[in-house]
Amino acid sequence: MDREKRKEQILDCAKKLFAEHGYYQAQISDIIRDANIARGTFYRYFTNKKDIFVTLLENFYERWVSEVSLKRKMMDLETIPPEEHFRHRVQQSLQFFAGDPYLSRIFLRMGLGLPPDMENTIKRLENQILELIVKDLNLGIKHNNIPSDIDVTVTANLLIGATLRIAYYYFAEPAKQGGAVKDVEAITDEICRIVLPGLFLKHTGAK
Amino acid sequence: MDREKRKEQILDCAKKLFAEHGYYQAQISDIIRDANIARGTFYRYFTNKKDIFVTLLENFYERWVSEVSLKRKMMDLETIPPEEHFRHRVQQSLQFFAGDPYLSRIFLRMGLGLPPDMENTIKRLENQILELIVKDLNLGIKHNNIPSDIDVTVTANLLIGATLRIAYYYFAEPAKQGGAVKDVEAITDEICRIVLPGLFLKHTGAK
Amino acid sequence: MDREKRKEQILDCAKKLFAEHGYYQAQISDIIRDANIARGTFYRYFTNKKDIFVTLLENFYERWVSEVSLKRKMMDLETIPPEEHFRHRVQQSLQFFAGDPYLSRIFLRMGLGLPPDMENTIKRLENQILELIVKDLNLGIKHNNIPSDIDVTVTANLLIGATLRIAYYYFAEPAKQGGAVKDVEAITDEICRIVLPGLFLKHTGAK
Amino acid sequence: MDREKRKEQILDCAKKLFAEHGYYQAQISDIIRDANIARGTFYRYFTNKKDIFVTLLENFYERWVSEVSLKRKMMDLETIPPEEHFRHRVQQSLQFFAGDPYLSRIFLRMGLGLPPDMENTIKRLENQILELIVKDLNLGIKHNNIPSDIDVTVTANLLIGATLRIAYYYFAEPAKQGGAVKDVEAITDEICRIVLPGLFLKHTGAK
DNA sequence: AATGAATGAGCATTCATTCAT
DNA sequence: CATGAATGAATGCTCATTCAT
Repeated sequence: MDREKRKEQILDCAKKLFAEHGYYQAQISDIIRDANIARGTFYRYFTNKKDIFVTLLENFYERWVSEVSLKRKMMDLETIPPEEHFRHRVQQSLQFFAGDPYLSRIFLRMGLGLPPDMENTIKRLENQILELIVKDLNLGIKHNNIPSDIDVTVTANLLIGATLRIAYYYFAEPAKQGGAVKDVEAITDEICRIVLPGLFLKHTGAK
Repeated sequence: MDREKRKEQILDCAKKLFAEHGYYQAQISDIIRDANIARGTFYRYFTNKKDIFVTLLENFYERWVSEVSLKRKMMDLETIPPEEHFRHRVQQSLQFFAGDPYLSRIFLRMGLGLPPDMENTIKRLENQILELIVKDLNLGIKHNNIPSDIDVTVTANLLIGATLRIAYYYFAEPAKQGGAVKDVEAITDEICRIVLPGLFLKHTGAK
Repeated sequence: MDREKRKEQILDCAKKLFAEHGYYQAQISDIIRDANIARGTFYRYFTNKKDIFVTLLENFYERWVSEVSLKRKMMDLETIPPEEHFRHRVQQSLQFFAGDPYLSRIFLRMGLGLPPDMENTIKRLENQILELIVKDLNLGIKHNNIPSDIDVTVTANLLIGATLRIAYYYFAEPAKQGGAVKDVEAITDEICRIVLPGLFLKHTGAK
Repeated sequence: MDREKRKEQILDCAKKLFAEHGYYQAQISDIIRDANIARGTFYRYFTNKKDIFVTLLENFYERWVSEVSLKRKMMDLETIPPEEHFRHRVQQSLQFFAGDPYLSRIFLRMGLGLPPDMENTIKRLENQILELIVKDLNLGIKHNNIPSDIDVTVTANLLIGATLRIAYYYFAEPAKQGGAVKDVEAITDEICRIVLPGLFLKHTGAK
């Protein structure tokens, strides 16, 4: 268990450094300095640089799956109004990114030219996010809440792009320009206000 | 003029490689191999690696200014309906990114940890895009087309995030998953369909 | 302590190479080959090429201060005849250069165009040597052993030039032309023979 | 003849640059920039970098032969008192170096590690100077003006070292510390004052 | 387990020289 | 003769990884 703790500590230092300097510019030397361990010790916990980066990404991925993806399934579409359902998801996503700004930064500003493993992990997460939203949209269509002739892929990308961008802008940038960090709640409201009218069909009183 | 041509050729090769492998992984050796020039020749045209990358970025920046930013000002808000105005801008932006997939890829997947000059160039372009949209939104509010209580910064980021993401997804990814490359026109319609209703006030018949 | 030993060994190899080929022509590749270490190992001990060269120079400088400059102060001008005093200094200087021919060679044939740090270290040593001699001459003048109307700067330069040249000729040149390496003692005698009569006032019997 | 002029001009620029930055740090690029000629033009006048440097050195060498070495032979040892003879030589040498500070600087601060040709040219000049002085000293001994038991090589090196050092100090250093540039005449007097008494035998009244 | 000295492939950059125009 | 674009061998330095202690 002590070993696990140490590993966590190294991961934390690495996360911070990767978030600040990116994969190539964050060096093993920096990590072991910040983690206060010897060079060789690092390699007792991670096989190589790629490994620690992928570990970080996988953690992020798993957390996303459990905190956003799985939770969403639990929500009962039957009882909750669809707009409220949508709202919850946006809020959950923003909350997730706000919860770990360093990892968000790493994920949201992933550069080109990373080793294939990493690219794959990222692609995997991105695709899963995309698919989840597409599934949601299709569900909305099936339930007659969303018009059946929208392009779900474009729409899903629109929603993802908007959400990630806002998450990056408000939670992952080091020096925030707009003064105080915005409230997740308030941002969620704003997003819904713009997107909901075009996305959901108006429910006429009598159903 | 011949010199200009050669420089262009080197830039083209570099662009492709940066788009594929990113800044750090695209090596001078690759560039000179692809451009079929000697090592020293490269340094006759660019002072260093950073220089060629920044040049690429600046080109992109200038083209954006002239092709999107400037053109937008010319549109007459008085005669064109505001929704149509918005539609044009989205279309222009998508068209711009579609026009140079390589550069778009470089720009849209810019990694962390780049030399400060580059970060600045990127930040500059991003901020200018943001400001332009904010200005547009404020104009819409002033003209009573957009509700005055929206958060313009959140909304602008939403629009940028959505547009860039879609541009990246459809035009800058090397292996397209969804089959044929989508039509700019069609995507524009889709975006407008989702966003317009929530963004613009309904004009009641009697004005 | 082992680390110190290794550093010393690298310095020794570098000294030899710098003495033979000068700063620019002695390459890191040569040093690591002669020192039988890997490229990276060199940079564990010295931050760069300049560093190892300056280290060599500083060593030389410090040794000169302790072996020649400080020792000289200890000599009692009251009890020792001034000519004898002068003789000691010449001998000490020659001994110093003879003691480390490689470093002497580096120091005595320092080329133009070296990085400023090095130039400064050299200038510092040269000036200190000059000042020490000027001080000595002034002391001789005060004690009425040296005529008060000599130009101390010209004289000091004359003595330095003569000494360094002879040191270089007899101790620092790789292929000795004149057969056997001369004895420090004998050379000292010769120098004194030429210079003393013109430098020191004749002490008439009754003082 | 125009060609000769152009060559001279290039040599002048190169001389200045070599004097300032040394052989390795003075680049062809600098020379052609200062000489205001094209890259290729340089190579029409000199086969390579070494060539122009050696040319400079050879010029210096030849000038020394004609201005110092040859002139000295013409002086009649029979009619001129030996001390006066010595004085002339010192003055001539100083004058020579004072006459071309740039070249003096190049010659007097020649670094280690130069291509063999150059080393040879330098050695040749140095040896010739040495030999000339040795010959002079031997002549003095033969004429009974100089004690026969001095070590001519040590003495010659002493004289050369002293003279070159003073020449460098007063004429070849860019920023002179001691205020105004000293007069050749005055320096000569000073040197003679120190060295003559020990070098020359006292001529007793009756010869 | 922990350490940190040693490693060496790899990279950006320089600069004297060539040669087609 | 003059030009200057092109060349590429050579060099200093970096940094992820290994391994003996």
